[in-house]
Amino acid sequence: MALTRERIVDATVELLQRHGAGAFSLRRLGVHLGSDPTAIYRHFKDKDDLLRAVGDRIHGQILVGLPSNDSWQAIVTEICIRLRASHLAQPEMAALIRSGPPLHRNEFELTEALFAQLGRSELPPPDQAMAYHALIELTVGSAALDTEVATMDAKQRTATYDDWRAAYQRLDPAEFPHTALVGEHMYRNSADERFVVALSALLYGFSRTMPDIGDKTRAH
Amino acid sequence: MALTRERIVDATVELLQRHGAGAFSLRRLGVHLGSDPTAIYRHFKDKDDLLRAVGDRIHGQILVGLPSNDSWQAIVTEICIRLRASHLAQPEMAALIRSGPPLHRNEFELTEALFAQLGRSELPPPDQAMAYHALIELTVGSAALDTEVATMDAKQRTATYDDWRAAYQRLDPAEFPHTALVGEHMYRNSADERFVVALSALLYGFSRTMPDIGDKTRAH
DNA sequence: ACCTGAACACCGTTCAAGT
DNA sequence: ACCTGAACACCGTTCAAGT
Repeated sequence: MALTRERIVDATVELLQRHGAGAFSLRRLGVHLGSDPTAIYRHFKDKDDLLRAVGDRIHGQILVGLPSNDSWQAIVTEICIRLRASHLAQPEMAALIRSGPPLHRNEFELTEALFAQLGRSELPPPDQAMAYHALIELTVGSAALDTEVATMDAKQRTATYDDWRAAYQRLDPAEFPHTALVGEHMYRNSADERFVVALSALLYGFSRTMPDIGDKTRAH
Repeated sequence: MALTRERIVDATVELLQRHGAGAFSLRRLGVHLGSDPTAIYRHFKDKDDLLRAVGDRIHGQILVGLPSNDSWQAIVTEICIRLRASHLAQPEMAALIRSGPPLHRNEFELTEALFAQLGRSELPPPDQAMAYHALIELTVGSAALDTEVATMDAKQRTATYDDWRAAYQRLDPAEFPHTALVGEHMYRNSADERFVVALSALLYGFSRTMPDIGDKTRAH
C-alpha cells in the first residue's frame, strides 16, 4: 500500500478517465489514494511533472500492434489517429504536451516511428521534418477542437453539430452569401472522418513537389 | 468612470497582453479597474463570457485591410496567418475558442471570408467545408503548439528550438536511425514559416482530386 | 440601479513536525 | 525515509447589504 510513482500514475489515469479533466486535482487524487494530497510531492516535482508521466505512459501505447505491411501513408494515418485519440482521452495531459514536446522515451519512439514512414516517401529530409511538424500540428489541433464534443455521448454530439450547423445556416444570405452555399456541409460526418480527410490532403500535398514554396534547388 | 462592457473588455485585453495569460484573474482585473472584482458579474455571466467577448473583438480585427486582388490561396493563407497570430497573442481566449465555435458576429464574418475564397477554387461545396475545418484545425493546432515559445524573446526562442533539436540528435542512432537522419532539420526556420509551408501543402492537397478519399462521383 | 465586501468552496505548493 | 497537516497565497462565484 506504499505510495509509488506507478501507483500514483495509475490513480491519476483512472481519475482523469472516470471524471472529467476539469474535476482532477491533487486533493482529489489524495483522497483516491487514501493519503495526504501533499505526499505526491515526494514522488513528483509538481502537478505538471505528474501529468507528463501520465502522457508518457499513454504515448507508450500508441505504437502497440501497429500494422507494418502497409503504405507509409496508411501507417502515418494510423499513428496520427491513435495520437489524436490519446489527446481526446486525456485532455489535461494534452494541454500540457501542447506547451512543449515531452522529450521522454515514448515520445521519441513515436517520432522515430513517424520518421521511419516519412523516410519511405520520396521527400528529402528537410521536407520530412516539415511534414512531421505539420502532422503533429494538425493532429493536436484537431484533438483540441474536438475535446469538448468528444466527451458527449453520440446523441448529444450529433445534436451539438446540428446546432452549430444551424447557426451558420440561419445567417442572412444577403450578408453571408458564401456561408449560405456551404453551411449545410459543415460539421458533417464524424470528427474522426473529417480528420482522416484533412490528413490525406496534407500528406498528398507534401508528397508532391510544392509550387511556390520549398527549396527549389533540391536534387530531384 | 462607470463600468461598461467596453471598458472591461479593454482592460482585459490590456492585462492579457501586458502580463501573461496565466497571470490574469478577475481579482487582478478588479484592481486594474479600480473596482471590486465581483462588479464584473454585473456585465458578464462569468469569466468565460468575458473571454468570449475579448475573442470576438480580436476576431473583428482579422479582416481589416485584407488584400483582395490576390489568388484565393494567398488570401486564405493571409487570413490563417492572422488568425494564428490572434491565438498566439491571446492564449486564454484561444483555449476557450478551442472548446467550441463562438458563433458570434465576427467569427461568422471570418468564416464567410474563408468560404468566399474557397468558393473561388474548383472545390465543390462539401469539399470546401472539409477544407475549412482542416484549415481551422491546422491553424489552431499550430498556434497551440507554439504558444509557450512565442512569448519568449527571439534569443530565448532560438535557444529553445536548439535545445529541442539537440535532444533528438542526442539519441542513439542504432535505436533511432530515422530520427538520426532527420533530426538536424527539426524546428528549423521560424514557426511562422513552418506554418506557411504546412498551410500550402494542405491547400495544395485539397485543390487536387484526392486519391482514396472524397466523393468519386462528383461532376468534375 | 449599481457596486461592495464578506463568505463559500475550492486550488497548488511549502515546510516544520511527527512516526 | 516517508508521510502528515497546518499554513500560505491564491482562485471563481454568490448574495445580502449598502449607497
